[in-house]
Amino acid sequence: MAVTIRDIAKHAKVSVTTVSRVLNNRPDVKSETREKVNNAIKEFEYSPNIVARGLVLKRSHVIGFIVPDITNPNFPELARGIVNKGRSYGYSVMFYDTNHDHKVEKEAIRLLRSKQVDGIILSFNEANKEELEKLKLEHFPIVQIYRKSNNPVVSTIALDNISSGYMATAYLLELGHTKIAHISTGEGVQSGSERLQGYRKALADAGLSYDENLVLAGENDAEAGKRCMRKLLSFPEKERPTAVFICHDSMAAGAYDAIFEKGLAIPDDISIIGHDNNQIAQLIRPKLTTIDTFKYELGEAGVDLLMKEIRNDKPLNEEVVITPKLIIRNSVRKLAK
Amino acid sequence: MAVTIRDIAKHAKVSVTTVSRVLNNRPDVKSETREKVNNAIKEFEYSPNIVARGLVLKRSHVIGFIVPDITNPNFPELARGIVNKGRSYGYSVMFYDTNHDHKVEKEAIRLLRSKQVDGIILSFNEANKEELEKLKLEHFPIVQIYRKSNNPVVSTIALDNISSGYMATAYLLELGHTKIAHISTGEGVQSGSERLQGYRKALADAGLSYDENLVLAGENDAEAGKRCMRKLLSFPEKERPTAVFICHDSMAAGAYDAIFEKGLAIPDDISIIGHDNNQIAQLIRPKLTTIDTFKYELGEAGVDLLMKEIRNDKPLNEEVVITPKLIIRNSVRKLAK
DNA sequence: TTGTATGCGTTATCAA
DNA sequence: TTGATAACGCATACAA
Repeated sequence: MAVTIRDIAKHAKVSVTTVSRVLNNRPDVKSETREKVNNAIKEFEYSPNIVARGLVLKRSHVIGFIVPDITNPNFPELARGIVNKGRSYGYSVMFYDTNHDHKVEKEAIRLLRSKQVDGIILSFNEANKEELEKLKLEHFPIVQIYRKSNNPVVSTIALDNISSGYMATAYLLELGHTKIAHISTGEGVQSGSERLQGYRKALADAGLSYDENLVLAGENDAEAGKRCMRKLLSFPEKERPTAVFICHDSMAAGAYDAIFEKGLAIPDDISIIGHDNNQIAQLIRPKLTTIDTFKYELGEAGVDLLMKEIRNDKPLNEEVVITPKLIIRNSVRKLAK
Repeated sequence: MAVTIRDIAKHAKVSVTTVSRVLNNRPDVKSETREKVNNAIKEFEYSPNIVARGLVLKRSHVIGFIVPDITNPNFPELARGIVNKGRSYGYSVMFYDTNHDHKVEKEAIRLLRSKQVDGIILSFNEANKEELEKLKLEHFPIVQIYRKSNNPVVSTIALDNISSGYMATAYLLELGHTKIAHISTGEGVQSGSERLQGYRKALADAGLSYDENLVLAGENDAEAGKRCMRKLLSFPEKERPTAVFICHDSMAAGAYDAIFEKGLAIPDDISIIGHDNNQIAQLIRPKLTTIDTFKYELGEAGVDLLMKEIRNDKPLNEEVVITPKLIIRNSVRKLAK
């Protein structure tokens, strides 16, 4: 049987109230009795039941974290950021992987709430908006990750995907490329749609017209990247792009494949820039020039924001936007004039 | 203010006991009153406070999960297996990433216990044995992952690393290779040491002698793989291995690099077999022949075992061993006689 | 079939 | 500076 505050009180010959006082470092306790109590605590290796404490304090010091798929290479670092930052606030994190299933998302929220988490950090692919609205109505602290929005339903930590799309494309333009294709995840995925916007904006700012034939879309995986790249390479050589901005590193890896099977070289024949700076970006050859998205920092910022939400009694609806960064490696070349 | 069992009782004009009864699907309640209660529950969208319930039941329905580094590509899938299987048991999982820090491991255990988790699944690099012994003395349910041992301190889910090392080496032997090198993580890392054992055993069974010059060790990362492979390639051509079994896919990716920079081809000049079947194994070119380690299933099995531990009042000290599987891709060639 | 009273381990209120 | 008591939200022994 676990030792409780009562056992400590008994053996220190004081009341439970007093034990509670020293547990919470209250000043109003004589140093002798404090010592007595601390000795008993040490002797019994007593550690307070935080669950019981939470029951009376109405604060569990647990946050929920929901992702659609932790094997997506962007999430593990995010998770680390959340866990470590959470720990610095004295918070633990309860974790759910929903496998992109809306029903499971809903269930995860219900479960986490009945487990009395103080707030939830979540990343839903397509905003499960009704759920969020409901949570918001109840003033339940929520932070959503990766959902930049002009009219956010809840507080949000987002990457500036328009900037990153712009940045990637501008870099290619800078090096003399003008026929720049884009492999996207399509308009249906918010991040993809935003990166596409950035791409278009960069082209426009350079005075180039937008050619929809140069924009292909597929799932976020290597296979789709390969398929799209094959299509681009099937164009007559004159119409073939000299550079491609690809929405995700994993798709870029697939694109590499299509390029190599055609007997072409990167970046000599075609330049590639990815997005996300995942581990593979450094493992494929040539190393992939890409955009870093500060996943760890995003997780940390998410916790910071959630803590603000928890401390506030009204929803803040803040939006923290993180600026991505270009990582230059070896997959892009300067185009001769 | 959250709605409680008392609110429901009041509005259904019954006692809290009755509400509790319908909440727990007890048979001894008239169907009319059951309906009354259920209506009130629906009306208020009431969901019981599982924390309070746990306080009286002495069961939180939460398990802890501690890993040294979730960005290690083996862990996300493991985590998924644990979360999903846990959910099927009605369990949530509280997650810690310790960044390989023993102090943090210790703190994580303390924190999880004071949060009243019913058991912990953990993966420590070097068994933090004192901690485990202590937990065991208290009969606290623990399952350790990846620590195969003849004399396990606690219940364990392990990969049969000796088999996998054997399997990888035997495959190379089968294809005619006799000068087979091994890039390892060294004796200090248990899994590495075991895979090395398997390697040696396979050589011995084939009547080949062990050449310690062909066994190099480094950290589990691409850089180390590259460094070790460079060393192997610096041997006079006659002494150069025709095949290398590499302890981790990530190291293999680095090894690829060293091979390409020498102007050699895989598998034409040198065959490579990896270990783990991580995502990169399919993204690098040629696709890496490797050993699958059933990470998701390992996670599931870990939960199954932990549930058994939780239901039992005495530690079971069981060991579940999962057999790895060879995944043939394109990085190994058959050697002409 | 239903309700009253008690307790789970803790903190807060109030009085001493 | 200390302690008795109630309360947090729930489940259960026991009584009715």
